[in-house]
Amino acid sequence: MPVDPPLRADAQRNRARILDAAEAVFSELGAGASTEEVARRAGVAIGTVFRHFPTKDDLLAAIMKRLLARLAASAGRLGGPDGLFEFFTGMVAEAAGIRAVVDLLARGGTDIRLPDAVGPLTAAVGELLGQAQEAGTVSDGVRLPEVMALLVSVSQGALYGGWDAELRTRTLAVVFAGLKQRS
Amino acid sequence: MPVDPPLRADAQRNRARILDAAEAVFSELGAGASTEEVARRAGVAIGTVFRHFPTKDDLLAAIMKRLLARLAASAGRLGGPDGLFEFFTGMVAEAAGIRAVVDLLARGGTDIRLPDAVGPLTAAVGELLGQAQEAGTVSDGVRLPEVMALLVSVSQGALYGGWDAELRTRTLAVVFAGLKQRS
DNA sequence: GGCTAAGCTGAGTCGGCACTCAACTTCAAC
DNA sequence: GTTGAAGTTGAGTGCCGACTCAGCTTAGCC
Repeated sequence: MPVDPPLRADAQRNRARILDAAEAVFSELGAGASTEEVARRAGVAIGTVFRHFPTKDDLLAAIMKRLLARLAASAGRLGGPDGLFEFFTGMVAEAAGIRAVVDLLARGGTDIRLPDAVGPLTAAVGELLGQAQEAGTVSDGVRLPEVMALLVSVSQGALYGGWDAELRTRTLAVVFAGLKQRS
Repeated sequence: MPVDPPLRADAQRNRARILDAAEAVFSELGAGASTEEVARRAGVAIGTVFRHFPTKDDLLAAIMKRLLARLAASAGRLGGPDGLFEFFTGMVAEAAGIRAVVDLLARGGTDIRLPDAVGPLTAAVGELLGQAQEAGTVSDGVRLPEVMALLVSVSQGALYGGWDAELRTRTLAVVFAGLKQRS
């Protein structure tokens, strides 16, 4: 298969700027933010954005991939009996800062091929789950799908519900108790 | 304060049709569906929709109120030690059928004054929570806000995540265990 | 330095949607 | 039945956002 030629230096620079701007814009304003706004924030013309990412979905898919990879990496850095709880807490607390991820993870978004991008995150969380179960802090009856489901649901709830710190703590306390005790 | 005069018979009929159509359309397509589509489904001209509901948000607010009242009523019909769990399970299972509610409950939506409309639902769930705690099926440490938060989050997760019956069951098992055992 | 393909620009096109309004229709009070 | 106010109609308006493209600029190879 043909490999596309390397980008010119200026094009590489612009591509990076666009991705950074898109991440900021979509995280703040959600996936509904306009491409125009991304271009403005990146300091390029709108045509340039579309040269690098032919459709808005392509752009969303690209930043999702980056964001998910980053989340997976931070999950990978944790471990031990409470690693899963720590990751869970962190993701929920920062839900607002990663609005785009939560947004798109939740709804099939704008029809992005997520599975591949989500894979690493799922794998990292699976690792944390395994460790927690080995340590006995999470019941053996719990499996990965429901952990991911809860992770996404609660993050999304926190984001859109604008939960304060106390509500986050209390809600997570219920979820964590459930993970420990599930019959 | 002035009371608006009673509607003419045909206007009443149209108003009801519009509400029914809006409920169907927004439940199927989400809050993003067009007013045009609502008018088509109701069998009236678009101008008629806007005569009854000056803005799209007014229309959304109206059906939200109906839907929430209906949910509150169904919660009111339940009771006993497992009433809360039953209501929870039912709402999550039907999340897809009430897409509009979940949609708008979650995000402040299109800026609708929800508090008033949500009140009755919260009260009904509070009643179920009280009964469950009296019966000992839910820990006394649990309070209403986190129950509502979980209810909304998990419903939304199920809706957008397209959870199958098994995932719903497994996820709810974790939540219910948490409600029982919360330290 | 000269050249050219790669890349950039931004005004413009297109489609979709919330909302308007002048002309027309219908209910209901008498 | 007549009448007028209430209600309906649907083509039209305005706005916004995704996407295009002809003309211009520039990186980078000789």
